[in-house]
Amino acid sequence: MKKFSNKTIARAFLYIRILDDRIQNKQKYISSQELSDISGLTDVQIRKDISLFGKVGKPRVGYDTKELRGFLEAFVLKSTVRAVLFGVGNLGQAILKYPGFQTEKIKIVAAFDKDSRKVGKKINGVAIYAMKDVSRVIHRSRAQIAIIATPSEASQEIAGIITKSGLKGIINFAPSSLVVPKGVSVRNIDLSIEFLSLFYDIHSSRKRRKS
Amino acid sequence: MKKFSNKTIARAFLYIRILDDRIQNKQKYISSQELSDISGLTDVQIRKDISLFGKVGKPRVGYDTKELRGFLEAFVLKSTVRAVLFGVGNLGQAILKYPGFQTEKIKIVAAFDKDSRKVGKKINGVAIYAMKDVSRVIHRSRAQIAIIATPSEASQEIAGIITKSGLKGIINFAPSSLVVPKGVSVRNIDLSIEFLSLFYDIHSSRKRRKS
DNA sequence: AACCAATCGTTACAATCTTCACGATTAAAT
DNA sequence: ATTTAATCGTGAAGATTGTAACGATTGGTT
Ligand SMILES: NC(=O)c1ccc[n+]([C@@H]2O[C@H](COP(=O)([O-])OP(=O)(O)OC[C@H]3O[C@@H](n4cnc5c(N)ncnc54)[C@H](O)[C@@H]3O)[C@@H](O)[C@H]2O)c1
Ligand SMILES: NC(=O)c1ccc[n+]([C@@H]2O[C@H](COP(=O)([O-])OP(=O)(O)OC[C@H]3O[C@@H](n4cnc5c(N)ncnc54)[C@H](O)[C@@H]3O)[C@@H](O)[C@H]2O)c1
Repeated sequence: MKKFSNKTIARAFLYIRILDDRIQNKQKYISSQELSDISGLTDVQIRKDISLFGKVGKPRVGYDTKELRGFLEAFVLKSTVRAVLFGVGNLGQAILKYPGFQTEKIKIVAAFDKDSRKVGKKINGVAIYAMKDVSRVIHRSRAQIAIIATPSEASQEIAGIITKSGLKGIINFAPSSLVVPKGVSVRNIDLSIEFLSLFYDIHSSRKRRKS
Repeated sequence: MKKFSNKTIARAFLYIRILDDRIQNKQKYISSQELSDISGLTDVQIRKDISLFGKVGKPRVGYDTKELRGFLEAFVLKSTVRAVLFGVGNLGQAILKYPGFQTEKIKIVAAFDKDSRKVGKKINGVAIYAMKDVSRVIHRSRAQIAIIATPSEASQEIAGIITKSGLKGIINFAPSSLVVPKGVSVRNIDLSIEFLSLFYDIHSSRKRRKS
């Protein structure tokens, strides 16, 4: 399989989202310039990204919205992403309640918590299981990735449970760095560091480009 | 002021967090190798990052934990980050309840919502105000950055309100790209794209490096 | 005192990512 | 049919980021 960089892939999903919106509005064509205005990226970057996948634009008119969307999806959207969640606390509940994680593209299929008062309940249709059921539930639900929303003290242990269950992708919200076997991908979403580095940004540079 | 890349700065905050932990445990010295094991970054990268700020390590022993922390903080931590939150929904409430955002380093000082049933309440000590009070409250609380946790339809309008109030930094959780005046920095935290691109990762590459 | 082993700091190198410059293409206008 | 202007696609240049190699330093050991 051909390799595209993470950054290109992330932007491709952004293009798809924009295209979905425009298709909804019955817009037939979109130019790299218009995509640039909407996304904040440069038009060249957009054309370059798209051209990595193949030639699909029409000179003088731009890209056919539906065609481009189908084109990009064929490369990046393999199937529905099925995720399980660890830690049904404040953040975990917000995630469970988010409609955007119960779509055809992304679906949270189960949640786990060590707190027995939460086990057995359902949030937004997603059942909360005890930790002893992890392996069974993951296999039965054919989950592909896991979300860690437990306290950071527990995150490494849970990462171990996740990888032992065979999952190859982890989104980690805990402010900790996980050690995982080779072949497992981890995305750390570290909000404190986002806040702090944004603040640094503001104070260090007075002349800045866009986002 | 000297310029360090965003990535270096983000890593510096990570180093500080690790150092805080080690200082708590009375550890006097730490080597780039040990920092590497903990963080998942390479030892070379760590030494390089630190050396950009200056010479502080001791050959043969490593870095003095307290000294290094003080050193890094002097460069990156200007003062407490004071943030305001827009949208006290599922995600917004999780953020308000998070103790990590009520520390000396990061403090959420006010929240806003258009829902009058939420206005007037307090969550974790943070008062929720009506939208008409934005400007006044932002100035009085001397907030420096804003968090957008409203539906994406409202995000652009709110970004306008934020920048009109003089804030120069925005953390945006809505799946939308904001248009902001020059000089304003935006960090988009787009969880759906994180999920999707992680999933792509898993399926495209079978031989991968660490996180 | 001399040596050794661990560790830092730095310069050179490599890889990745973005921007630039410009030719190719095509719809529309005349 | 020719011209024109908008737009795409892309190789080359440039910028940024990460890696490697290795000398410099120093605490401990013999
Ligand atoms: N809430 C936020 O806005 C926010 C922001 C940044 C980072 N985080 C991080 O996200 C994580 C979750 O935050 P939160 O605010 O939801 O915390 P929380 O305390 O509200 O919830 C944690 C949940 O994890 C469960 N849990 C604890 N140990 C467990 C274990 N070993 N196995 C299974 N479940 C376990 C608890 O029962 C609880 O339900 C934390 O690591 C936190 O640092 C949260
Ligand atoms: N919850 C999640 O896990 C999650 C995940 C990814 C992205 N997001 C994004 O984060 C944002 C918030 O998500 P949520 O789940 O908290 O949504 P939510 O619907 O629970 O909360 C939205 C809040 O914003 C308030 N609001 C709406 N319009 C407003 C306006 N014009 N001015 C002020 N306040 C306004 C509402 O009253 C409500 O309290 C959304 O853009 C969502 O797409 C959320």
